[in-house]
Amino acid sequence: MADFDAIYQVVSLIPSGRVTSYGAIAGYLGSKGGARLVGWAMNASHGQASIPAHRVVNRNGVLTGKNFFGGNRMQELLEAEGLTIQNDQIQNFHSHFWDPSIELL
DNA sequence: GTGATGACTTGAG
DNA sequence: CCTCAAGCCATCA
Repeated sequence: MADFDAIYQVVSLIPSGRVTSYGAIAGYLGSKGGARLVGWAMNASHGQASIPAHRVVNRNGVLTGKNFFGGNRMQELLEAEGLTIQNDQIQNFHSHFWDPSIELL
């Protein structure tokens, strides 16, 4: 569970209007070779309001877990952050991408 | 302990 | 960017 805590920290450090990918977090932590674990952590943090899981998407910039958020909740949150979502996918995703291993340093 | 599942990633075509 | 296939790790049955 300690791994999940590290993921929670990184996700909670994501600035507003920014998004990151599971692989970026997994790569930053490096300890676990699986981006799936990040997704698992998100699933565990599902009830944590302090965890902006809506800012975490897959490498394609697609809101993979929007279904888990309960409808368009995730998209609405991201749009509220100033992002543009279309077809469950973040537009200009690369510009909004936030890499912990680079931005967090 | 084994097998199956999952909010994923990467490489090749 | 799309599709197919293989890999990785933790959790659950």
